[in-house]
Amino acid sequence: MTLSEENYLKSIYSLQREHGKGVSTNVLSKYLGAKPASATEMIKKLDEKGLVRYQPYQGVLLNESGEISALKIIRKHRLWETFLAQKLDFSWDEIHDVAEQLEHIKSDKLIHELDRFLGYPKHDPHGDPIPDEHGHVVKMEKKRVSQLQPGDTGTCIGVNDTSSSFLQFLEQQNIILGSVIQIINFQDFDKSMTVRIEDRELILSQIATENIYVRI
Amino acid sequence: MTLSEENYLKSIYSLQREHGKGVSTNVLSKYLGAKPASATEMIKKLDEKGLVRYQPYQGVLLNESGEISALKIIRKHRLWETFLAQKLDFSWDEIHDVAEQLEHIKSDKLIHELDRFLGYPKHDPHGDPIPDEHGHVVKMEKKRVSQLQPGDTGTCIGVNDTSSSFLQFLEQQNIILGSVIQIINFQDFDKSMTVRIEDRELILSQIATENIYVRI
DNA sequence: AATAAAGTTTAGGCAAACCTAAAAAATATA
DNA sequence: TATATTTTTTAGGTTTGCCTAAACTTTATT
Repeated sequence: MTLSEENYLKSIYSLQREHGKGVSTNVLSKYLGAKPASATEMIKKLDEKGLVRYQPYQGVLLNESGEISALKIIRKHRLWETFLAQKLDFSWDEIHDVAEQLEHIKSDKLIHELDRFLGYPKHDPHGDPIPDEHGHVVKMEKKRVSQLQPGDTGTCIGVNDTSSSFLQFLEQQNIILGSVIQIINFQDFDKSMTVRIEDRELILSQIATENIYVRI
Repeated sequence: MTLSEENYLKSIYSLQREHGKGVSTNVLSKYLGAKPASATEMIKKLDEKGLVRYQPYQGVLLNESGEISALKIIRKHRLWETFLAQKLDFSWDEIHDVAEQLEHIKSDKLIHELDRFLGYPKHDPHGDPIPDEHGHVVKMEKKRVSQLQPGDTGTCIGVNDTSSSFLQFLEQQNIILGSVIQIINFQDFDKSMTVRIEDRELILSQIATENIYVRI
């Protein structure tokens, strides 16, 4: 499988999860920073290879072998992220770009030994679960902060947006994995929330609350 | 720099070291498993970029910026080899192919942190020196076993051929880094050598003696 | 229902790296 | 030195993954 094919599979997997239905070429291409025409082309190729199901104008869906492939790449990505954070002291926002490259290295032994070296971690530094060798993932009951009510409390277990500007923001605010977040109140006019984290209160915008995941 | 450009630079560096003069397109292409025409093309491109000096029919030579680039790739390769051997328990012959992929990952921070994590190693698992951040290497006084005389003794510090068949052979014979090799005698008809390693004697073919490096 | 807007696909190109086959240059041999 | 051999280059293709522009579908609006 080529680097580009791997990136498409991974993107289709994420978008399918996020929106719950077939992924349009428009959405897919935007996500990957390419043009819709390019996405159409690649999707056709993946369909011929039996990795996705595709009908013109109807969007793409991964089929079983495509999903397993996607999960194997995601497994590699998350193990490398764990390595970078745990062993090489990378900060939250520096991890992503490098893991994006490392996930394409081809070697079963490498990933198996890396897993052992890291002590068989269950979650990556963003709180996302690491699939096993066969592509199985434990689905977590996670909610966005935006879905909580005033009075609710949750433990930060991950983020949706992994852009470095967002991750830097979290670092500045000292919001890390495991931070306990309590909702104080909710502003209707701009959908922002006042929350308590550790011993201080701050206001999170709608965009922020939609991009932070918590376990309740 | 593309992956292919990096591989050409690295190859030119090695061949230049080995033969001491300009590298012909023929030799270069054979080394890389490509056709001579492809080498000609790439060399022209590298020349235009100012990384090598090239005149048709005269072979290629790295110029300064090309050599620095090559050494940076070699630094990455050797640091990754060290990581694989030291931390992930890869055996000598399994290392090369994976390091060949890892050396192309682009991130200054990554390689800097990896170096720190490994404790700033001076040599890779094959005994080759690891260039510093600026591309400086300590040149070692090393000889091939084939250059020794009966009675001479050397300490194994590396190999030339890194094919897995050769490395597997060494593993079978229990020849490792640090093994002390003493020359017992030399057969003129086939240029093989009888050597003592630890407490046992064995016969090494000419090909084997030419591919094992020792420090005296 | 007709038209406008948005989304998707097709057609034709481009760059990078490779290839083969033929031409050209350099080197070796008679 | 002339010829044969080897090496190198040139010319013209191929594949992958991207692009733009135009054509075509689908969906939304009037």
